[in-house]
Amino acid sequence: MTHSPSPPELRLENQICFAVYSAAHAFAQAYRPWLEPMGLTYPQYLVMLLLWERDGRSVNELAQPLQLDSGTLTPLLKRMEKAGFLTRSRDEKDERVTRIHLTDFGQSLMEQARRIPVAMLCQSGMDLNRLTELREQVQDLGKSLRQA
Amino acid sequence: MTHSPSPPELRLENQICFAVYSAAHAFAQAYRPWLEPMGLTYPQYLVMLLLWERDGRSVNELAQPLQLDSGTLTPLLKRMEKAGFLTRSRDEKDERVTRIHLTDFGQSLMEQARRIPVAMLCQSGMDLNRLTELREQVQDLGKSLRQA
DNA sequence: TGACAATATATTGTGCACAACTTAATTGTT
DNA sequence: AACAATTAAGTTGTGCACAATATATTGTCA
Repeated sequence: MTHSPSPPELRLENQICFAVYSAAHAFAQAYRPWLEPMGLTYPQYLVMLLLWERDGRSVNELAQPLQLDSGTLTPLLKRMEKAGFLTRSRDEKDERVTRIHLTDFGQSLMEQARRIPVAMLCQSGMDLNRLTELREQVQDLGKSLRQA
Repeated sequence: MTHSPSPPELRLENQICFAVYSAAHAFAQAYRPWLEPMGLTYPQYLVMLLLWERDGRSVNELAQPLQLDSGTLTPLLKRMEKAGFLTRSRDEKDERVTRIHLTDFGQSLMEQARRIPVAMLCQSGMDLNRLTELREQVQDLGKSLRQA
């Protein structure tokens, strides 16, 4: 007897999960040339985006929008502190929380980062409207998966 | 002087890269309840999909469709070998290549896996047509990013 | 007030992901 | 045949990602 051939719904190229997984890695690679000169990794860049928008967040106020836990963030933030992007200090009102503040250096990187979005838009090979629509659909998809 | 506020194109919620990154993690989490009973992680499941479709692949014939390198695959395949899903053996014609073959156990898991795609379709909250179209757009996006 | 639950972060251990490098086998050229 | 170039895997080191657990602070309520 021979093996049953794998059905189409089990083929790698038909998996939306893999398309998303693979695109996520492609993004991280595509960002690399812009982030490496700044000394940032891709997840660290995501943290910087949040801090540029609002500084002095707690670990939780980073964890929630990023959908990450302290097990991931704590060592990441320690590396970023060591690299001089930010400082970690105890909140005076509530000694449980750690507050994250950008250093002047970390703050100053925003100017360089401003050029990245346009560059990535070009590399995406899509126009802004299509990309925005795609983003919304992917956000919806993520939301559905998370709450199920 | 005060800090310049971060421009909209640098906000986390407007990044398509983050939407994709976040959805990828959400997928891995959503697959967990189905994969854990089989003893598979999500990346291991991707390898199984390829082997169910065609057994006896070389490491490279896994690496290419997955867009992974041997630095990732070799230890992953060793773990899968240890767990009894597959075997790793030298190709007799070309002693450089390692051939990966499913064990009977590994082959047999396909029956359980057959139920996964429908379950995930439900969790996605989208119909098949919309999901297929979305997959194609995400695949295109990944392709653009990789070649630029 | 004094136990106890809740909250916030940190720690530990495992498994990806990838750059950079190494090792070994094959191919191509002369 | 000799040997450089190529190819295929494997190794090493760093940085995520997350489950499970630990620690410490704050809130609650009997």
